[in-house]
Amino acid sequence: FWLIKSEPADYSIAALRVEGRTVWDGVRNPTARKHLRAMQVGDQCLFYHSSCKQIGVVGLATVCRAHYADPADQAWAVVDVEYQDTYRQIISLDALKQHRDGALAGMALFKMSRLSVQPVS
DNA sequence: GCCAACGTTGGC
DNA sequence: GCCAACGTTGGC
Repeated sequence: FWLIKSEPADYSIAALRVEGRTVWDGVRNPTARKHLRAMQVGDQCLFYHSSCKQIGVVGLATVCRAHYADPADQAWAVVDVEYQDTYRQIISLDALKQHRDGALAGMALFKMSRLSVQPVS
């Protein structure tokens, strides 16, 4: 599993639902790029809304095309993701934090909060 | 190679 | 709007 972040004002799970699939572009962080390059077709991605009123995991997407060079800048990578599901209730950051010292100890979201593409075990 | 300055992310 | 975290830049 992976966790991919987006500001819903920029691109939301609702937008992905309408589009069906999209190019996950604009990632400009070397660590995030490393994760994009490790993604395999079929991998599941928790879709996370950041910088908004309801922060948290709002749904699920899957990788439908493995990484390739970002057409806008060859130095960076993109993948294509496909809409899977919108959760009836979001898994809020607050709820996730309740397991910070338990089941979710070591989750990248807590250690590297700014990382926009991260692995989830 | 170090580190100060600065920019961005993202929660609050 | 503030600020902590952290990545990048550039002088030395």
